[in-house]
Amino acid sequence: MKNKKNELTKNQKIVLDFIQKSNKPVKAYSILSNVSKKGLKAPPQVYRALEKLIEVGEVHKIESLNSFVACNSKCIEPNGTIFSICKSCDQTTEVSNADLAKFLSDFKDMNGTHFSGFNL
Amino acid sequence: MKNKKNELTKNQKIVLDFIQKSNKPVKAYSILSNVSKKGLKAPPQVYRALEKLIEVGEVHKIESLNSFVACNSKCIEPNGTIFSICKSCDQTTEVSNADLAKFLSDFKDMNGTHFSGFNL
DNA sequence: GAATGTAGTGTTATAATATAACAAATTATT
DNA sequence: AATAATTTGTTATATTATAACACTACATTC
Repeated sequence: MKNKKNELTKNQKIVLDFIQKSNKPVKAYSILSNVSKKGLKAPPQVYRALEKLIEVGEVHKIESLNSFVACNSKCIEPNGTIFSICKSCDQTTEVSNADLAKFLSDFKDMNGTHFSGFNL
Repeated sequence: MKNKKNELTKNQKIVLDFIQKSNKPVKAYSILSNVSKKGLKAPPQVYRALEKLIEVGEVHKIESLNSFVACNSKCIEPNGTIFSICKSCDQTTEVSNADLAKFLSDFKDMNGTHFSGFNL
């Protein structure tokens, strides 16, 4: 059966808690070494938690940094989120913006075809 | 001294040629195995060529796929390029668009700060 | 409350992606 | 030719991510 309460599990809470406290994108193996004292000792435990946290929208993966950051916009505009990433320190700012969502959903490619199902 | 003719080197040409013929994003180790008959036998040779090709704008890295694709827009709008990526087959469409460039350069974050120096 | 099913967890091993470090060869400049 | 700089070749290793399987905990059904 499904998790009736729709709650995060123990490992998911541990990983999310660490990411949220970090206030910037963190790498999977950095998460691992920082939560090892809480019992997560191998990569799959971290990656499984991350997969779920991304799925439920609590975490974003910053692909260009191979890093993970807590969602701070509640993904109010789930198709209108971009990240501004400092080239020196990798600090990021999440920008969730209705204008961007509208721009992208209105966007057509050279053939006049609308995009759909953005993963931003 | 700098390369007077501003030409690509042998390895860079080999790698670019393969990427262009592929017509879709290709992974570094796939490039490696496909150009090994031309003499490139180790990852650094491919990654060095890729680094240069990206620098001169001939190739883009698709971070979410860990893959590389030839630029097909001549980067006429270097700050207004996005990729539409098929979730089934990973075929991509490069979209270089002045409207997008303008939208992004006009974009302000929650503090009213303009972005700058996009890496898209 | 024992049997069954499922989600979650733990663990080992390994796959896939990328770079450091250094040596040798090539090419350009003096 | 001697020098300097770039490019290439090579080995080893670092970093990021997943496969596979065993075990645990807990809920549901009988």
